[in-house]
Amino acid sequence: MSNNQFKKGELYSFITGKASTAIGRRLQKHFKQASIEITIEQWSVLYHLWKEDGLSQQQLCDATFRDKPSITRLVDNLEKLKLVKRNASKEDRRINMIVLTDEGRELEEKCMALANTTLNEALHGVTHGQIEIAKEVLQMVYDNLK
Amino acid sequence: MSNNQFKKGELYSFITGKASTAIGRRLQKHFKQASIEITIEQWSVLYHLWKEDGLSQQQLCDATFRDKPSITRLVDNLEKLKLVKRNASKEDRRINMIVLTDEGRELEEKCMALANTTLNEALHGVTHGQIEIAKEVLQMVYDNLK
DNA sequence: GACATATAGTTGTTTATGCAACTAAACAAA
DNA sequence: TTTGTTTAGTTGCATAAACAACTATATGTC
Repeated sequence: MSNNQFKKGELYSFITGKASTAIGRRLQKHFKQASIEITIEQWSVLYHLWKEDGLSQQQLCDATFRDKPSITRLVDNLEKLKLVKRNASKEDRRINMIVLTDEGRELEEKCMALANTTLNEALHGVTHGQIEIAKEVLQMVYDNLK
Repeated sequence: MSNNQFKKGELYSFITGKASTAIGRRLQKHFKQASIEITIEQWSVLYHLWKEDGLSQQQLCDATFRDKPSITRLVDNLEKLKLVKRNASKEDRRINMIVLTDEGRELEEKCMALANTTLNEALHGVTHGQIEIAKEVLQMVYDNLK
């Protein structure tokens, strides 16, 4: 029962996610133009800390769909950039609470504005209804595979 | 004029492409289960060679949305695996024609079947109409940013 | 309390990405 | 033919991903 509606080239771009790759690159470009020297991967971690500061590395794994070594190294690099700090938890000494520095907090406004700009560029000419359906489909895809 | 229809968390997953990440990981898993020892990135190059053998590295860059160094190294690794070969072009000595080996050609059927299986898993419960709109939106996003 | 197991995080290895700087061949203009 | 420019591909570097193997702490069970 292999009767999905994808022709060959479409199958390719759906699997490889060329649209989201393009969005990521555009966002990265905007960061660079604004002299914000972080990667989109680092942004994706900061994003969750801006929503809720003081997450553990494990919580960041779950939030960003990465494994533990990936988060270890992203946090390493964010620490080098002095944007976050590892605070050992007092209740459970296994846990590092990742907290934003002042410098990390200061990036939020600019970065989120650039993310919104990027999305508006990406969705130029796409109707509200189309966006709603696309979001729904991508969520279903994610749920089907998780 | 920042009035797109994305709430915070949705913005995140649209930009980071968690759906396509999940599809890629699932396909990789299927390859592994079938003892096909290639990465999805390598698959993405083979995919275009299966459609048309003997592409130049530059053509592979355009087809896979990668820069030249990325293709140089993917071809390096595919050559190590003996799935492709670099043939210097006789008309233009700058160009490497990348051609499939017998072994590389043999992978096509299995890999494409696994790609289709993966997509069917991903799209379980999604209607034809929804898929069409999602494809359209992703194509528009890509066109807007390229 | 002691032992097994689960959880949180780190380190090592291979593969891949993007950017900058580079070499070599082709082409175009004088 | 010489000089400058474009095109194709490679190399070096920093960042990141996935997997396996590891350490340290916490927890559950006898």
